[in-house]
Amino acid sequence: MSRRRSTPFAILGLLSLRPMSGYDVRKAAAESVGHFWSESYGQIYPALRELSSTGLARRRIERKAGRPDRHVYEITAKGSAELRRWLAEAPRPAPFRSELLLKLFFGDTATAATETAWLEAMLRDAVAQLETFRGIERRLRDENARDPHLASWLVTVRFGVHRAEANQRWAREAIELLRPRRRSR
Amino acid sequence: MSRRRSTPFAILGLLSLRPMSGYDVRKAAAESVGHFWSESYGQIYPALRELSSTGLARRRIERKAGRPDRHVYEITAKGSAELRRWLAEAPRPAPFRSELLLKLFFGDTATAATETAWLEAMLRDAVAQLETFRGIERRLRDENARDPHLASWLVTVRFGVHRAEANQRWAREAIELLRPRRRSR
DNA sequence: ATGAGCATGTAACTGGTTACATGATTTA
DNA sequence: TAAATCATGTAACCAGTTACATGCTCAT
Repeated sequence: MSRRRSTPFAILGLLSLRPMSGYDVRKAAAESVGHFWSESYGQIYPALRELSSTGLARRRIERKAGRPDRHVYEITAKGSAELRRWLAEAPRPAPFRSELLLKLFFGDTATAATETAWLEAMLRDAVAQLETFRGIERRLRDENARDPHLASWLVTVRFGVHRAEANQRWAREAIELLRPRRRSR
Repeated sequence: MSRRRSTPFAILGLLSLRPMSGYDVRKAAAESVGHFWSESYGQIYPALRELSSTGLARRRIERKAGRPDRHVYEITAKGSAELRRWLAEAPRPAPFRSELLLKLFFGDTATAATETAWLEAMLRDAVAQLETFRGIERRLRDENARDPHLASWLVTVRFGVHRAEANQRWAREAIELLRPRRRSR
């Protein structure tokens, strides 16, 4: 069986939280889970069809006058079972590829100024992100204090926190390393 | 002009260090740069052709009796200019997608044991990586003390160090968070 | 009036990996 | 003698994004 494609399962996971339309999935994949996962419509709609044609989800159509129908998908018992099976499989490691590092690697004193500007932007970004994640963490601890999902959710936010901190430290250090130093004549 | 595809430039960057064959590129992209960039043969060979057909690199064939020809590519002046131009363009941000986080997010107390095993593996991994990066850093500082590329190279290794440290901290914390705690009855 | 949000979906493209074909030489 | 390394390359596949088509409603 060993599936490779994770998209349908990612969506199934979202459906396990609550029934959703393709549009909702898109939003969820751009907000909560969006910090470490994303899906585009080109993936979502075909995947939802697939899910319902294999019986892992069922579709219900909500009609409201004067606006487009909502195709709401709900996870089935079979779907939950498949999701659990998938969750138990070891995750494939995320291939890491950074154009920024690549460019820094090939850079030299001539390009240092431009690079420093990128790093400064990145630093600002990391600072903002850190704040966001800390905010999410606080809300989670307050509002979901006794939710059985709390630990799982905290784990993922904490990842964001550590990553943002690391990026911040690194950016500062990198800016320092690239600072032009007068050379001994 | 604004190119999107970075592969040919990544290769051009490698050629700027020294002339290489496709085979060499593969190795470089699995060693030094391999920590933040990778290329497969299916990308490399066509890209090298493209590079030489557009005059950014030139090919020379090395023959040695009893073994396959080496097609060695060397960057041209035009190639260096193009590379510099590309290096000055802002890098596209790397989309981040983690199946691990996704699975952790959808997990619960029932899956915590399996997840902890993954996190422990990850922790071991991060520890090993940290050692590797620190090793590279040391060698770099020793052997390339006065190389004009030193700063650029250090910057990228330091990224690895900070990332590995963050992963380590996070993994420990996550294991702790997932530890089953007896609930008040 | 303009644009954002709601809501469906698809076709074309892109960037990439995997698996294969081929075959000699060196090392364990 | 088996396996790794050297060395070229391609065809098939895969996962994913982008851009488009369509059209109503609500807030500014």
